[in-house]
Amino acid sequence: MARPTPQRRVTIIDVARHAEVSTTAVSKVLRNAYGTSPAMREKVHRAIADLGYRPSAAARGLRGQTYTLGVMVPDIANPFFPEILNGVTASLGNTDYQVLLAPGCAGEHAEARTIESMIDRSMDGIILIAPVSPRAHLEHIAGIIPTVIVGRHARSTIFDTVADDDIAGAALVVDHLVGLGHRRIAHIEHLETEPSCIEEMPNMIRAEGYRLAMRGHGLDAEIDIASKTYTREGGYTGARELLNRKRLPTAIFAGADIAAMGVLDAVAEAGLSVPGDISVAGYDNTTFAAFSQVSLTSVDQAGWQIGADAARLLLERIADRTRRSAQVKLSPTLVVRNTTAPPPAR
Amino acid sequence: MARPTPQRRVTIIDVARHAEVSTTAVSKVLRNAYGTSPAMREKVHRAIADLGYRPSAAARGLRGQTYTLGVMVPDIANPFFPEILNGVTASLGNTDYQVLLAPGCAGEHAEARTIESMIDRSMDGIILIAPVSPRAHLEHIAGIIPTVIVGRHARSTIFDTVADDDIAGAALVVDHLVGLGHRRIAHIEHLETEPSCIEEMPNMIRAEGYRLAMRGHGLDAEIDIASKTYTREGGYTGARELLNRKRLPTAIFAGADIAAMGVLDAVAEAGLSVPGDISVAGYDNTTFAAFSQVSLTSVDQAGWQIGADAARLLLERIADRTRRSAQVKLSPTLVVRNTTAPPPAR
DNA sequence: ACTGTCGTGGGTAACGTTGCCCAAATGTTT
DNA sequence: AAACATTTGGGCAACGTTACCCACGACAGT
Repeated sequence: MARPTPQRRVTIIDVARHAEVSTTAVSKVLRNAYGTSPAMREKVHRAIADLGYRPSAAARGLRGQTYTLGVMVPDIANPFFPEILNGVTASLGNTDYQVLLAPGCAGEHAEARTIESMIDRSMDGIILIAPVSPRAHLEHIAGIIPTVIVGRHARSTIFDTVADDDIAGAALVVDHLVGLGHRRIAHIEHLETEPSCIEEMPNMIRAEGYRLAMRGHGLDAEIDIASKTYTREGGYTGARELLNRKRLPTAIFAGADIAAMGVLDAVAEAGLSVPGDISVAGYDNTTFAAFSQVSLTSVDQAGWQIGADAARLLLERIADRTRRSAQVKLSPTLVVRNTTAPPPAR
Repeated sequence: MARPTPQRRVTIIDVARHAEVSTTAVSKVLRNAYGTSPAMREKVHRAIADLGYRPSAAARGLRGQTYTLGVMVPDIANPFFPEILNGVTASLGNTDYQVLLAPGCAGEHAEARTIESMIDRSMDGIILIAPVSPRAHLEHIAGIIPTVIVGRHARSTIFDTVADDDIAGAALVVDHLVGLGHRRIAHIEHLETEPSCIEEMPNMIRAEGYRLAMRGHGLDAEIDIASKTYTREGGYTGARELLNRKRLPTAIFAGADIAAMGVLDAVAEAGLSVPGDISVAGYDNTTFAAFSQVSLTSVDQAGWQIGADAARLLLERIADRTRRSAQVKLSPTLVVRNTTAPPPAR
């Protein structure tokens, strides 16, 4: 019977006693701090191994670092985010940092709560993926804790950003469809409710990129946008709306794969074939898109690279909180699959 | 220019001074501890609001609780886990607990590291989803920190478990297919490499359930299993293997939706139609399965309920670490869609 | 009046670690 | 040989919170 043993944790003091050095010495070795001889490091490391010592993050947090990085994801169900996360962990490699994910941030209020809780937990830095808080609030947070913002097209002196060039991404899709002969190309956007940061959000930029690209091809008159959300439901209702137009679009460009899935549902329900009657394109190149049953043409955002860059910038900022801020902008690529083809001959 | 303000954090001492009470009193109010009058609670709450005070989890962790729960997910890319997580957060409702996810646990070694890091961070309790560590190790961990294990069919005196009845789930699929007239029903399993916990892992139990159900229908001779992994790749290679048999199966039951997707890829590549030539069923009823392009027959595990139960049990165990352990077993249901149909007439 | 109980509030010593400073030993320059 | 710089190690006081214990007054039952 496993009786609840008292199980006192091994502390830095135990290690110091066992290695016959001071606790300060052990602490220095742990942090690779200045002032340790190879001989001492060796002794301390042996003692740590002997006793199976592990530092308490709580105690560390009270004085120094916790070696914990937080990543806020807006929606874990979106298959795009795991890729970013893989990039983050890869970039951290064999540093001492541990990544923790904070989930469930629907809306500005929940987001603020989540961020606060990460600060309360003395995290060394945070990566915020597509936050919806106003810019001023983000700057306030970045003043408290090293912060990297992913996805927002913002520029700040105190936080770094990593984002994809959504204007270029939208243009890739439009160019591809126009190249196939399409003219009536509709778009489904995610309508952001918070007005304070509209022009910074990637979804709004994608819609703007769509408009610009359409105009670039002299197709101003064909611009047609359904304002919904980046969800399956949003794609579904958006597509139904577009399919009720007097003149049907020959192609629908959804701002996210997850919405494109809803579009495909609605198109199938309307008895139309893809890509015979109508072409569909998505954005994010999630694992969905690659399945042979779906085979969705989509824009690849290099999520892995985004995550890797974000983590790198965060580590740099933790090391030097006064360094100049950086803005990384990545170029998307188009992955053409089987949901796009020339429009039906009239 | 946002100059880096010193920004000293508001502490419990500031609150005590502002409310003209002792720090002990504030602490008691914060924890809803015994020995506080309504009048004092009122004063303290006002002071907290005035100053915008937030307790430091690090300092708390040194003495008491951190109000942080950890959830270890084996694979964030698997769309089944977000559902569990939603159940967890729902069950936590408006308690003070915050959930943090620890990602990236490929293999026993990485899993052990992840769990250790959660212990180091003084979390109040952890939920481990489908861990691969040996039973003895899990018991050791549960002796250190309140633990709920999800998915393992294990029984312990010190940790609680929540699992689906995978025997019944597999039987649902086999019964359904047999009812349609199938006899040659093949299965794709996830072969666990760690031998120490084989009979506890859900994947192995699903395979066993498949065998039992087949025997129950007198189809011992038709049992055919491809040992791969629960990944798209595993489903793909497994299906190719099964499609090379002298006598083709008329149905393939994959132990997970993600593997079933690979099966569909392989079947399409072989020029066979679903469900005309061959039926396919999955497990988990992920969002994949529901898409109209896929429309996969699958077993629903009630992920939300699993998460909700796990969180409830964890809170109970945190409140009373000596209470008797509980084992929750949930019943799966079958969701029939368009990938299963009667076998082709001979 | 004397004891015991209850409700209310506070004082104090941890918890485990690191930042800051200082001391001794050793090396290097004048 | 003296003065100075560098390396190596340690002492000590925080950091912000809670667990434990004690004090005080009010009130009830002998």
